[in-house]
Amino acid sequence: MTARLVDIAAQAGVSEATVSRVLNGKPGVAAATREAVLAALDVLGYERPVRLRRGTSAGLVGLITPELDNPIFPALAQVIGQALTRQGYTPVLATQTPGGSTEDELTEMLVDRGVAGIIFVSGLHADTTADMERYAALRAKGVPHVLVNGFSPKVDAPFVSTDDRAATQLAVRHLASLGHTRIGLAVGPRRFVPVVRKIEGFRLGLRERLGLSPAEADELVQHSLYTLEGGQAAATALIAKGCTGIVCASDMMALGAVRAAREQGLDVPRDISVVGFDDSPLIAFTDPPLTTIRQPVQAMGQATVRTLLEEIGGTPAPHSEFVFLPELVVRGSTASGRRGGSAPAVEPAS
Amino acid sequence: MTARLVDIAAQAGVSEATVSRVLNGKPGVAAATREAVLAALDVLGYERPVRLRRGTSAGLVGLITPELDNPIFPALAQVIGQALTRQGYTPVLATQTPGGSTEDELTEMLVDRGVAGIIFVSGLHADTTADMERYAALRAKGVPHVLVNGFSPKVDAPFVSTDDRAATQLAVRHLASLGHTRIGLAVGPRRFVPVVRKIEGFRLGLRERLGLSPAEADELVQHSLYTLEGGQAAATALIAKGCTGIVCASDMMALGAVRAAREQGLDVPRDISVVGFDDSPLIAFTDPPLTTIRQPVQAMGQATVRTLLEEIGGTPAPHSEFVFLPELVVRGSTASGRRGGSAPAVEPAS
DNA sequence: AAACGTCCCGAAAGACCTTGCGGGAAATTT
DNA sequence: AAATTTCCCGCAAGGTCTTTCGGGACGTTT
Repeated sequence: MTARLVDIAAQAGVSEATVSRVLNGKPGVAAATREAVLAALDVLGYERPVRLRRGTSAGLVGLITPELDNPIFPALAQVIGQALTRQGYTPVLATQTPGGSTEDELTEMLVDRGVAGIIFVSGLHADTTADMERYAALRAKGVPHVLVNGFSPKVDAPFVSTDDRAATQLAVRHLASLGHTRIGLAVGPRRFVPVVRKIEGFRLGLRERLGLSPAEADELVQHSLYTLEGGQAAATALIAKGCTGIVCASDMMALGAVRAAREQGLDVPRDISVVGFDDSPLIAFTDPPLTTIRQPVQAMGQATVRTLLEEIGGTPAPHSEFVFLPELVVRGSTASGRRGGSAPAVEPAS
Repeated sequence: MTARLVDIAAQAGVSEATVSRVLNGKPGVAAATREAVLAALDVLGYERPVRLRRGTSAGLVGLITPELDNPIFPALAQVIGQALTRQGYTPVLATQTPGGSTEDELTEMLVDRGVAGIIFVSGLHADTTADMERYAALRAKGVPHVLVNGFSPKVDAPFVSTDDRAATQLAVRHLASLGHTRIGLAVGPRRFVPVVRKIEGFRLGLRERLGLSPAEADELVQHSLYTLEGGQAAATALIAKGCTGIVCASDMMALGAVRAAREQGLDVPRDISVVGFDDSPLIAFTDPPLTTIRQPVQAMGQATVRTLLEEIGGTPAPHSEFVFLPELVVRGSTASGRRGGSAPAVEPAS
């Protein structure tokens, strides 16, 4: 038994017409009367129609991320959420879960719920083996979207990314300047765009500083998972190959690398230098404080929102990739490498 | 120019009445006809009412958290999200933003979007000064909800909380066993339920181990913000009062406390022992590795989801508070306190 | 094969909301 | 203080959606 306009009118002591005007935000109602009607509304528990709310919230924007375990994702979500809120939009975060919601399901759900736009962070657009038709379909449905940290020429949408090539190049240069001559790269599966880009930057750096060929560089690339354990495994392999400097594709992996080194009785940074990627929150407080490549999260988040809003507003910027330059943050996990280039004499712990 | 029922009826080749029935999920429409109407709906861009969303997922569940900066919230969100996914529900995370979305706005948005239930984490139910009517209203609307880490006897809903009393008591016992005789507590604003509970546990611990009166204990409580900077400020004050052991209400605050100690040239744990709260991810990797009180996030998340599902399913458990016992995780930020109880002789760094 | 029942859908009436118009009160001007 | 203007609000005539009712199509039973 839902309340009707008549009931509200009676409660507020006005006519039906006035109530209707208030509910639709029409002019011609005195502020006091409007207040009275709104009060009566709440008294009777009347559900305000969406139109009335349009003033307060311009709409919903979906944000799809792969997980929340890596602190970079909550950090980005926070920045993007704040930027959206400032523009009057309400952010809704949907996280993929292994064995559960896929990106497509979440997208469909958000579209069904009438979102004004969607932001994909490290989604299937970053997977070179994925079908990019889904984004074309989304576009056909008229749902604006922006893709973060990934790229595919097949997709007609704006991209926002960190310059992964520059990132690894920066890391390699840093380690080389410290005297490291054997530098390894620990990254995720090869099918991801940021991974191949990081490898490119890695090759560039090794060629530039150590004169290694791409093939020689590839010997020093270890693929693994983006997790702590993944970093640990990759680092163990790289250390076995004699690396004294390890560049990791995420801070989580870097922590895993530190653990791997310690497990073998090696000290970071004395014996092994580790460079992370992301500069996640809290990462400055680790032991040792992690040297890492900072993604400009703030700038990227704001650019993403601005771009999406332009898409929504119908004044789309050119659909290119906005590339953000990362920054090397030197802290305590990197130090002078042993000269001479020989692998440290270690007997594995276990 | 919004599409009318007539238009849709024309597009679908049926009568207005049938369209109305479809839109309201009324019976008496053949499946094929229903499909046709829905198709016509999409063609004309008519926004479907939430009620008849495509039913691949059992439904949406909203999750409202205050922020994402403190890693405990993403961690909880991850656990709850996974548990929901396993049950066929889709989690949607909505985060409050300062100056933006309030809890009420987010709640309303989620209800409008037709969520099957809502989980509030550290929301207004934890604020003793907040009006609890909102939860009664939600209940009246038939939206099941579960409230995490907070409590109010005025609210008729299930609660899931960490035992804050036990937590601080545990921390105080630990520090006292290490020989600390001057122990401080750094917590958030007094109006929050977990804060008053932590203070109660703190008093209990100080009375039990050091024979202090509640009034004496209150002297050693410092209110601040839940952030790193808040912890730093509170710890600075507590150190000035001669405390050698500091119990913090979050890991972020504990990191702030460590920073405060170092700023004054003190070493953690040699001069000052710090105990955190949450056992957030990554916190084991800090320098020093933080001794902390672990919230049983996994168990709480699962219990929360189970309880919510029972509410949704119509077989509500008794609306009491499910209290989870926290666990002391001893790592490297606590050590023997100096005997004698005198404040350390320090000259402040700056 | 006829009779019956069930299911679906449209016509039309009714319920509900919106809006153009005019009256009247308060504020402002003369 | 009267005249004028402005602003609000209710009346009532629309417009839009919902629901009741009856008829027709199809399948089932006898």
